[in-house]
Amino acid sequence: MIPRPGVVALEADAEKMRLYFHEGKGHRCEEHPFAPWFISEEHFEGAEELAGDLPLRFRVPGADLPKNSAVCNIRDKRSAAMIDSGIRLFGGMSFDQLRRMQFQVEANDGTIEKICCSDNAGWYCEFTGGEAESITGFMAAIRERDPDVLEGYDFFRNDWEILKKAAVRKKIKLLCGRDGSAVTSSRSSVVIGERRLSYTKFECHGRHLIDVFLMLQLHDVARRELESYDLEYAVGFFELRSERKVMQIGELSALLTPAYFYCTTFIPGTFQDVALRGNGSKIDLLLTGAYLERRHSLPLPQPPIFFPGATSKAEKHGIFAPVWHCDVRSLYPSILLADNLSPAGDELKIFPELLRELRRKRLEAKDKAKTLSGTEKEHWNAMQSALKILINSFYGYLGFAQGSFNDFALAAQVTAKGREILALLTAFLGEQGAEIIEMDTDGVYFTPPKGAEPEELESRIQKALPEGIEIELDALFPAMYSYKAKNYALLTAEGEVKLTGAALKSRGMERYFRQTVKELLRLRLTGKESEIPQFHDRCRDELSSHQVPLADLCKNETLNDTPANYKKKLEAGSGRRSAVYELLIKAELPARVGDKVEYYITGTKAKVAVVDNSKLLSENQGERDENTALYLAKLDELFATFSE
DNA sequence: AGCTCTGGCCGGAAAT
DNA sequence: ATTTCCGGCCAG
Repeated sequence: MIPRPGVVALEADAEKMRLYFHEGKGHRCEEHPFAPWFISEEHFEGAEELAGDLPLRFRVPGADLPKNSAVCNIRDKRSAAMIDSGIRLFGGMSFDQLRRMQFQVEANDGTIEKICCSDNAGWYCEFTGGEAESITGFMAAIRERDPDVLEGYDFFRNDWEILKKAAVRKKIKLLCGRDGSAVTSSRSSVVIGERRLSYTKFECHGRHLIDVFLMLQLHDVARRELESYDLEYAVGFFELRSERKVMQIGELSALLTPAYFYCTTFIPGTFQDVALRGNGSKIDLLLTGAYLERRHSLPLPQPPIFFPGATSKAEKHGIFAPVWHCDVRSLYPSILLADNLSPAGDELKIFPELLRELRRKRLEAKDKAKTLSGTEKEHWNAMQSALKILINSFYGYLGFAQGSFNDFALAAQVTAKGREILALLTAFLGEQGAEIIEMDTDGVYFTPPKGAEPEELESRIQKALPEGIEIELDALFPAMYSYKAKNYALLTAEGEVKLTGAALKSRGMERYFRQTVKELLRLRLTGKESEIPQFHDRCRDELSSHQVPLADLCKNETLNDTPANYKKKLEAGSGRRSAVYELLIKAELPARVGDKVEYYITGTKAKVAVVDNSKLLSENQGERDENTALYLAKLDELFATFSE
């Protein structure tokens, strides 16, 4: 194993691998021998037999994958070369040492008018003067500035496509690679929460292409706080300071990509891959990489079997005060580590070893973040948050259909143990005289026993739980409203109302009703219930007199499909009619997966079929044709639901 | 080509 | 008119 710090890119082909390092303002390239391989279940000419008796036990030299034979998930030559050499990217580097260049193509009817570029050294440039001139200027800038990373906003679906077409038209090649090669493209897809987005993946030799638009959506899967994925909206949301769009892209990227940068330092994959691949497949890379480094055979993924998950339940409904919250610190990883559990195929027991190592790394990073300041603090914070996500995905990996080491029985064992621990926790609290209100997976909200002290109660709960399971009585709230499982509102000590759950704060919900629910619950949580009727009347007036902005009455939906595909599904008899798609088709508006669509309901009767009585907000010309009867009925229903 | 998991609530279309 | 089913969104 050769530890090589400072490798900013690695490329591999059928004969060799190339390592790229910074040197002065440019780079230095090293060539090393490399022979590609694949891991197969079947013996092929020249295959090496790996240790152990697991099914994938032949390491076959060659670059061409065989058909009709099970092979290991690692198929990328760069990953293979990293596993062979032990090299990982960005070793010993911090994020700000990365050379990042942003660009944006401005086009009119597909014709390039301008290409704007900037980089993280503060450089800015515009290329104009016709398509060919713009592109050649842009390519020259890439050669001169020699970035490791090219960043853009939705550039896989827009800028790169425009560049590609223009390059064909002008008969020039997009020579952006560090070896002077042209960019390549292929169909790919990325999973963003419950959506799968197909896109054309562009690749550039020796550089990493990062689409900040995708980074933003990935970020929001966990946070769920953005109302739009427009750059303009993101700039406001994150309070970015740059004026120019390209610089905003760079600023946003600096917020969203450091976690992936640090992951790349220990995962055998490129920055571009690490940024877009899911956590399950990243863990798979780590595990299979560790096995192949040791020249050990690999198991095959087992077909999925359903397994039960966590307990979640609202025991009580209504207003409670005060309310405390207690939870188990990283429940699933703790269960895995407490009993040193490993999946069935893991002969070398790498799974628990890796999990323990990543946890150790994370605690170290957290400590460093605490003692340091400025960019160093940010660096270690990004590191620890990247590790947290990965650590939490170990359990999910066990149930991952494509995971080489998946083990559904073990996944079931982990969740069963989790349910047991939560039951112990709630039973103990009950015995102490606490009233359990709401519980979910690893935590519980309860009204404290009479005269209880948080710290003292915390240590007593801790003693009632098994070894290796740490609890935290981490929050005290003046009041709580429990609606249903996974749906509640909390009043914080600072007087803020925090909503949790789709029923209370779904982004699909009309903004006006979201605000109304929050205000209504604020009144209830602060003991101002007598003001509710007044508030209700005021809302009715606002709706009746059309004072509510139309945008606030719109439903918001994110497209998980294209209108064309929706149509196809309907014609094929699968799928059902849906207002958003019908509206888009009727309006002949181009729409892509991930687009957010706003529409409101028209008509005059409170009971109408939405699919035939709605209108896109974008089609509204200022007229007020919303279905006031329906919105009033919705309002009354909302007050009825949340007032008792 | 690539995809972590299950549990839960809601609204609206389709089925009854 | 009522029930069932599904897609969308969210919790952890």
